[in-house]
Amino acid sequence: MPPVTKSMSIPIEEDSELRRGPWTLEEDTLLTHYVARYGEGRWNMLAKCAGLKRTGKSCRLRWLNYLKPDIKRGNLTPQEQLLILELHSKWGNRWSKIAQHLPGRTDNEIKNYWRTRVQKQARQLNIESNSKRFLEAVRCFWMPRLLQKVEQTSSSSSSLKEISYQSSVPSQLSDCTYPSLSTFSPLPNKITDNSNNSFENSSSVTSQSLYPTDFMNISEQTQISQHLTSPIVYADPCVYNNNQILNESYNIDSSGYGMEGFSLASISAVGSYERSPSECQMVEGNWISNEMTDTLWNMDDIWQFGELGEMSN
DNA sequence: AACTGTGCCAACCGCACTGGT
DNA sequence: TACCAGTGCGGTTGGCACAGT
Repeated sequence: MPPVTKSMSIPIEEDSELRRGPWTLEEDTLLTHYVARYGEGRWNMLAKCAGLKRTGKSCRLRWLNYLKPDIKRGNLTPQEQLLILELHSKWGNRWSKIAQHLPGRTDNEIKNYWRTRVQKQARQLNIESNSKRFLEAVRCFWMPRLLQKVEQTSSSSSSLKEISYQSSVPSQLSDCTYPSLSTFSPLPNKITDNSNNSFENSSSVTSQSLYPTDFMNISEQTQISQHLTSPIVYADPCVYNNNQILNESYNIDSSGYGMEGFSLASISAVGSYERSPSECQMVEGNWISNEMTDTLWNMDDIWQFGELGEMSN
């Protein structure tokens, strides 16, 4: 049974007797009981019959976002984050549609993730989150790192393999080979002993206290900055991790992240993938500043607590 | 210890859509 | 066809938890 609410305050009573605010355990129990007995739908009727002083909409929302048995808790996995980035590039803010491809995740959760994590990065870069520049940043920095995490976790976490993704996008990556990411040295992290923590119970720990923030040294950042600020950016392969060079192969277009061929099936098969360096060119030229690369290299949100624990083992 | 700023997320709101009458 | 209730969806907000000072 999920926790009822973080709030201990008494929900506000409306003049019309309709309750608002956080749900109580009694309300949750009542709603769960009635949905189990009568099924979903007819929410207004259900609210009345159950004696819930809530609107039908409120009942539906509570059920779909919190009480439904198959709701998955905890941080989004790298696979899920990748899929969100991919699908958002295709469909935009179609949260419910995106959520359909992430079993157990709600549109609300995905929407919150996008607003709190992804858009935060855009703000820090002073660019629009839906601009081409930001898309390029995501494509060349964020997603490769996610890919690295995916490979690490796919080889060490069986729970990740249980997820059945249904990306409708035909994979183009099968034509490519990736340099094995497993040869990359693990990123140092500040966590020395959290091996007792699992994915499932990691939600109680904030990312801020656990994500590494300074895993790159000055020379590495300088190297990347020099690379990124050179003319005709990305005529060379993108610098990817520490002193490694990654040959990415996302095709750039104006409609998204160039991830049309990026399905979870291909993600799970990361390990042999290469691309032509010319395919990773910045359309708009020299736009990534040192400040931007620093910010992007601090996209620590992608590091999951549970995986860090594994990495420290 | 107290205060402040920030991140996060559950819940609400308004609008659009759909199906029944 | 028009109206209405129910439902779905995306945007927004309130407030708790936590980190930093």
